[in-house]
Amino acid sequence: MRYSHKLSDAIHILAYVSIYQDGDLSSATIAASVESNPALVRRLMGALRRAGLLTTQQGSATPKLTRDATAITLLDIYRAVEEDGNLLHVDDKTNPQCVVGANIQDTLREAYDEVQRAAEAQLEQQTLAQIIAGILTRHHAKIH
Amino acid sequence: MRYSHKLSDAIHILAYVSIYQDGDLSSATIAASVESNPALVRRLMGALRRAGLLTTQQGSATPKLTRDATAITLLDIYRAVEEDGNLLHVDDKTNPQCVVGANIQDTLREAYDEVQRAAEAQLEQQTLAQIIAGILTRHHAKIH
DNA sequence: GTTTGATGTTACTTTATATGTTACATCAGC
DNA sequence: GCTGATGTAACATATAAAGTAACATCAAAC
Repeated sequence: MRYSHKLSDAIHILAYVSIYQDGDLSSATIAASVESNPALVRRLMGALRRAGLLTTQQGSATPKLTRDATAITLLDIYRAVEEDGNLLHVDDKTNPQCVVGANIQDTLREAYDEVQRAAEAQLEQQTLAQIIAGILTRHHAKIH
Repeated sequence: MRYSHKLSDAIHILAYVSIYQDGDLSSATIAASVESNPALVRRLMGALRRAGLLTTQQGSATPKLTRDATAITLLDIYRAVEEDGNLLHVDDKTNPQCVVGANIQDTLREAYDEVQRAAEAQLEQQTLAQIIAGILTRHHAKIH
């Protein structure tokens, strides 16, 4: 399949909503920034809303963060938009008649869990606020 | 796309080669354990050979690990078989005219690098020998 | 209250990547 | 030489992501 950009695009949307909170926040305008399409933006905003990160109102282009960007971690966003949050995947079709095939799945699941935990710990340490700061810092460095 | 099982299958192959080092190591036999097909096994073995983890000989079903399983980490195997080793992917098509679109890519790359480093550190701490031990321990627990 | 333009959601299409399948050149061992 | 193995490539299929289009529903302005 194509590699997923859902996390990147969801962060983009939240950063945009935060930075331009008094500007035009229609899905079409945000889609222009993401270089994507309004339906994708609305789909992702729906997932962010269901995860409690964003409020929206049907008919009105007024999305808002539900809490300060310092209190939204990349892990929150990741879990909101990636339904299969697993970074690595066990092959679940191996031969149960074979010693290796019968026992490797559980063994690998344990091993992959360690990797997943380490990755999620890093995602949890980084906040939307830090991403926004990174964007604005880079922007200011360019214009000065 | 489908989720990749290449890492899982490559570990499976190496574990099989190690455990059954004096048995039948043809790609067809290994494929039966993976419940896959010989061509996939040979493709993965080719990648493992190019990464210096395995020796093979054309015409002869005699693959061997190049070093002890304690000296082969899951990171070695991961890098051998996953050409795009990135766990997270930046959307590289964002609007350069927009403050957010123009600066989010580099910002996210930095953020994702942290996650990647943490995940790779965990992959590096786990060895093929540990996976083999996990497989054999589970097997013995079943038959006793 | 009608018009306009927004979101919410779904169905369908397109694209990209992983895996399966087949074929065949090449080599080892008898 | 014969048999059966690997190495590799071409092609087909499966699956998930993202694009597209349509439309019901709602908000705001008039």
